[in-house]
Amino acid sequence: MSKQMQISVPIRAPSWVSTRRIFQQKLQDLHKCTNLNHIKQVHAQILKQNLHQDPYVAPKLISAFSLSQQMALAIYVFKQIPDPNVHLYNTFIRACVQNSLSLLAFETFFEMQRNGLFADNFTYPFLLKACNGQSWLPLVKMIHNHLEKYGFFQDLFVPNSLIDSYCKCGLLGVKSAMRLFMAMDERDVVSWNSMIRGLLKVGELSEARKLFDEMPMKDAVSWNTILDGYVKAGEMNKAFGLFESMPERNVVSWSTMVSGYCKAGDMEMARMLFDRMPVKNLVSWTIIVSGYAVKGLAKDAIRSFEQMEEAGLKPDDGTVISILASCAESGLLGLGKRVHTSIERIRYKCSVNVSNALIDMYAKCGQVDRALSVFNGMLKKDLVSWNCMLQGLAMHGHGEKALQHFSRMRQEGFRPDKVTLVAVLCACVHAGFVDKGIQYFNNMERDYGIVPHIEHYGCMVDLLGRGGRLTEAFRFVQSMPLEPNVVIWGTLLGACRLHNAVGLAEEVLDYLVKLEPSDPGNYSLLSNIFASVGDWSNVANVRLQMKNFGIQKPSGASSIEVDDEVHEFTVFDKSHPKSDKIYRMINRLGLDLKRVHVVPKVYL
DNA sequence: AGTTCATAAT
Repeated sequence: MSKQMQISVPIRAPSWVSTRRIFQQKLQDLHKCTNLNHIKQVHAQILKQNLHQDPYVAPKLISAFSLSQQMALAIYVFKQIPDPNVHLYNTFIRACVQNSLSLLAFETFFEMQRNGLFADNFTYPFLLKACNGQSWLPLVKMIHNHLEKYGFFQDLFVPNSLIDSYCKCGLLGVKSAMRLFMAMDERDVVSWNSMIRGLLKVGELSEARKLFDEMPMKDAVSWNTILDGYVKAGEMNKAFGLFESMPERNVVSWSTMVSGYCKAGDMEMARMLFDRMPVKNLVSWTIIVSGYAVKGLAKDAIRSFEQMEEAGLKPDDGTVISILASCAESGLLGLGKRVHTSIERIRYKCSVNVSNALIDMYAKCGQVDRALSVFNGMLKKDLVSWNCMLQGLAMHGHGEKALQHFSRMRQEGFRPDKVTLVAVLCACVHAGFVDKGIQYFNNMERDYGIVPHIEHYGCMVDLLGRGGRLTEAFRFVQSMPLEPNVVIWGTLLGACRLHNAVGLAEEVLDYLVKLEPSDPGNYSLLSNIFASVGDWSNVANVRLQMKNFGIQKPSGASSIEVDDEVHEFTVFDKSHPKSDKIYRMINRLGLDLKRVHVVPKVYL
């Protein structure tokens, strides 16, 4: 540096102090801003001014990117900071949790510790949230230890959150929660409620009831929690008794009861309670619409949905997703479309989750093209979107297309999860790509780091079985590292029926009956196998065996939706007013099929 | 920079 140069530069505050003041206004509300373009603009200006490492600026940017679900950019901003302080770490951990990057949240936490920084009372609640839905019992325990060690236990909020997080980790977690709960010298109503909820989650209804009776102070949540316990256990009579004896009933109490009757299939009772509700909210309407939808009562479901809109309620994401899921379950395309148009009227574009629900609904209702058009119209897709679409293609036998979809998905940088691989294997099953499927299965751990789950083994049994490689399938089941379940044996039995493998079928049924002795479906399958090879004496034997066990076969029914009405029919059903015409049509179809040498099989 | 528990849910 020359002497002249030093002299010519006047002494003043570093340039960023003044430019920062200019940004102050812009940054004020940036962390609440959802307009991505605006954030990106500000980001560009900040980079230009070299302010991106400023301890005031960086957290605002990270929060803003996190809120508009741009974690890639948030990570980019965070990584450019050489020595983040605790505040910055907290901001970034919160961003990870908000975007369900739980693993990254913990990695960041450990990095923070390696850098010699201590987590504070802001960090731990975020970390607990990251554990939600992950069943990370050891990590919850670790957080528990830290909180105790550093004396963060003054506020009841801390142990209460711990109880809740513990209870989300299954039976062992609930036990830990109980130990903590017992050791607490002060408890508030939330502590009790959380503990009761936890016990109910692992099916300990009587334990929960004991605790409920012991409670010194019960609020509306306590009553509703235990009420839901009885409802979930299917004990509607006890639930109703409790409901009647409640000191006060709010929307949640009423909705819980309505949902219980819907699940029990008692739509009359559900509707009666629903009509008597003093206040109805979005959740209550969702429950009744879904209730009708799951039962296939398309007309009632659509009417209720319209009533909801007439009442001035606008369905939100939860409502829409829940109703669409019910449509997918029972194939109510009519209601699904109705909901779709309603969303398009209200919103300019759907959220990712809503679009995913739409894809799933269209695919499950057999409308792969519509599913594809929703999928292609999405600006931002997540793993669930790709998985739903993949499943839809696979389910309807578009094996080739599904595998193309799978490779496109990897090209766009998505990491396949276990659901993806089930769909891929399913695609191979339905397209008859036996060897390709075996290859995917054998390499899934190496290529994608996914250890095969029971579902993947099920796909393999289906793949080999349908492909006619029955002995191979049987040997595969016997050599599985996991205990074969009902689905596995059932799949194999189905394959036996497909290929009339009577001997193997009997062997498989032995295993199946051991696991599920009273399931009529198993016997029907075997009886059908005997029937298909003309072994009528054995058909009679199986029927007799069923009778001895007191098992009745429910007649399987098919259904078809015409003009928003679902028609259900069974074998030899003559109950329809136009039954004559229908059977004349069936006979004609049978003749047409014979002409092209297709012989339909008739099962009992 | 932020709080916990109850009804629908991809």
